[in-house]
Amino acid sequence: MHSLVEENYLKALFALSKDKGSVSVNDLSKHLNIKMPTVTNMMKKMAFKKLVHYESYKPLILTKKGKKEAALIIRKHRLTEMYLVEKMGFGWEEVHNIAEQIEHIKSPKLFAKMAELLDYPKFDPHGTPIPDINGEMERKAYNKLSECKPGDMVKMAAVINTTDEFLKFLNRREIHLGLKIKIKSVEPFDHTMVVKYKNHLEETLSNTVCKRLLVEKF
Amino acid sequence: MHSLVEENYLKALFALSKDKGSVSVNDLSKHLNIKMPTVTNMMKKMAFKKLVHYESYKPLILTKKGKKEAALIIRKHRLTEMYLVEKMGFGWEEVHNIAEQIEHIKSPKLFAKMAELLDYPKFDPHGTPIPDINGEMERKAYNKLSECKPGDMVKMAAVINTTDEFLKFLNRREIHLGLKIKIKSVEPFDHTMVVKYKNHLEETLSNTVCKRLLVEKF
DNA sequence: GTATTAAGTTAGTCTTAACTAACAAATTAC
DNA sequence: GTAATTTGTTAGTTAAGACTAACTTAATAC
Repeated sequence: MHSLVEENYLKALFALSKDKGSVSVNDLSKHLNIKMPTVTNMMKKMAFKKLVHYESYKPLILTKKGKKEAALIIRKHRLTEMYLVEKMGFGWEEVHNIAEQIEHIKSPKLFAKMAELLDYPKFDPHGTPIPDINGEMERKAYNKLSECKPGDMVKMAAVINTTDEFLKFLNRREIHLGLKIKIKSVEPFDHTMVVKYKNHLEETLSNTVCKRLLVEKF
Repeated sequence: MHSLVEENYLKALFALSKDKGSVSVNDLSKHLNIKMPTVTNMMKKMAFKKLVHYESYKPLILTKKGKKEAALIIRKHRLTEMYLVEKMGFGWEEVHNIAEQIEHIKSPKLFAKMAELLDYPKFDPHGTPIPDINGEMERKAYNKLSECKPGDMVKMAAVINTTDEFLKFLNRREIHLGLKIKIKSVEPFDHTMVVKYKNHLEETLSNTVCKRLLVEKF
């Protein structure tokens, strides 16, 4: 099996390569807060283990094996978050750090049990898909709230680029998954949106915020 | 905070010093499967951190601080075991390895929540006491089954020196915590006991087994 | 009470995963 | 298209935590 450290590199590679498919040593270094030479060394080691394709001065690309292993760690992370929220009563914003640790636990049974108790969920409490036991994940076509038009009725489906700060912001405004939101108007100048939901009849959300909220139209 | 490795040394020291109050380098070395020179080195490091009293060629004794920190790790271990059994439906014999890993998770909140959901238990599923948040534990005066007399009615309260093998042995005979047992007779020669419980009307238990079963008389 | 054995220590090595300093390649700037 | 900047690599160091080999102290044997 892989060390906790390797698992973190895998996870970071997976997360960073979501868009471009590849990652630079520099990106990875910044994301993990680890200096570049260390990252280079680690990439060589992980290339030897066939987890990543590595060539000097070329972008880093996860191998199929690496991608699968990363997905399985992410599966453990998201199942844990889900379990903590649904079964233990934790708040949305408290679970990340705990899951960050529990994701490294070696016990297929533990995570199988969580999945079972949660009824084999396909999405975590942040609305992000949970990879299945084979590392495959379902992907629903979500829209960014920022791309919706006035008059649209949408349902909160996921949050991207989450930070503690951001989750607290959402909590303060009582914005949570599943929430139905109506778009009242969009300011053409800075794309600020005025929306309505529950007992918030006129809430203003900056474009920065709207770009981070994924919604389902209906 | 302490490293995972130090935590394991603390736990081992605590466990081994239960009877004598002190532990030899050799005992610790065997128990952890780590060679003696490594243990010596680690003891010096931990002495510097005021976790253990160390002097060359003298037995190892946990400091008050060391004892407390060990108890807190054991608290996390036992709460986890209890949680896995009671809330997730794991079997008695499956939980040790998982708890061995989860006990190192840094999240007071997680364990506080487990304790809350379990209604602040004082004993774990093996019947052993769970230290409280200050590292103190309740100790009930249990008797070894081997010390009971024919005619005694007892209730299974704890198991000591548990191993996988032993737990499986108990499972096979349907011996579990809370079980009421009546002692029918004791063989004076080798102290083998014949006992009765549930639908086992005449089960024979060796002295080796009886010495490992703690019971409450009633 | 010396000899033998067991337990403990010292010194030096290894691996993992981090670091800095210095250099090399690639990119961007103009 | 060369200079400056950014990115990446090489080489060498460090700390933690393991190891072996060799030596010393303590315990036990008779």
